[in-house]
Amino acid sequence: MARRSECPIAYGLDFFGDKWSLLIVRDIALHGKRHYREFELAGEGIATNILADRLKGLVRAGIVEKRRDPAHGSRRIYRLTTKGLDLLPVIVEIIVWSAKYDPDSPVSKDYLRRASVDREGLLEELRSGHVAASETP
Amino acid sequence: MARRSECPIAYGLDFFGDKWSLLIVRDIALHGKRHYREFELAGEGIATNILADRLKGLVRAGIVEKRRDPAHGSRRIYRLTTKGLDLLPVIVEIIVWSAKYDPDSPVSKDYLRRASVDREGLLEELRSGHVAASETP
DNA sequence: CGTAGAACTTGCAAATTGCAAGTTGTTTGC
DNA sequence: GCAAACAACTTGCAATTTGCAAGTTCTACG
Repeated sequence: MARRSECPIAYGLDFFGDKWSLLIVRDIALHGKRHYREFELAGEGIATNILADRLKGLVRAGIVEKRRDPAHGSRRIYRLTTKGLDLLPVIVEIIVWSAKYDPDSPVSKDYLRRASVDREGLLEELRSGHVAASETP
Repeated sequence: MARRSECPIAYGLDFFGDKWSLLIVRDIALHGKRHYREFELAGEGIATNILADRLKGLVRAGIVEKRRDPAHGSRRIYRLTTKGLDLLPVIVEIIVWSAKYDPDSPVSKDYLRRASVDREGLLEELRSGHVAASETP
């Protein structure tokens, strides 16, 4: 897929500008999910072929890493790379925006306060424990 | 369109989770564009029916406001509402991410430094002069 | 060896996208 | 004041993408 322009926003959207990719990143980063099955069962009900396609795209983009589960050979483990973890600021800002405008938002006031007052601390906490195996020193 | 889940990220993506909507917001917020024609001619070459559809969606979502141009009655002016301007943090984070990972990124080091060191100042500057007419006091 | 679970793949209908051409409303030029 | 020119869309249709349901493959596990 050739890129559409030089624009950095278009560059990003070419990777995750759809309704599903960032939800997969969310599942890994925020909900600790790692297996195909867990993504399938996530609240939004993604179709299995779309899930496979998006995972393939995220892996190709270097945002997600796929490995064999050492314990169960038939399972695969999906993890965020550093490039994927670096999407956390984007995700947090989407959360902040939605919390402000969604009348039924489930996001707590405390979370929002922290996102504005202790942004770096929040991000650091979200990042912790999420380095992909291939990138560990 | 019924929402997919309670998740704030899914909520946001339901409005701008596609390849074009945020580029329109970018054109207005970062490039000072206001007319249909200007969006059409933007670097990425959006199809005119898709542009009309996305504009309609953004207006319906309350992110963009559409008015008649007082000077030229055949023209319309599109502007960001506060809700749309509040997407700037999301956009800036996408820029920061892309700048880090796009080998051909056109984003300057200075811009990146400012985004991390003087985030609020940068956002305030981007916001200035962009309040939609219907929202001016 | 046979059954089960996990991770996909495939087939096909439905929806969305993209291209090209046409339509409507307004303004400008003579 | 009438015709040509803009600007902002709309429409028709082919191509791509999505979504659903039903398979297939590949390791376990008993």
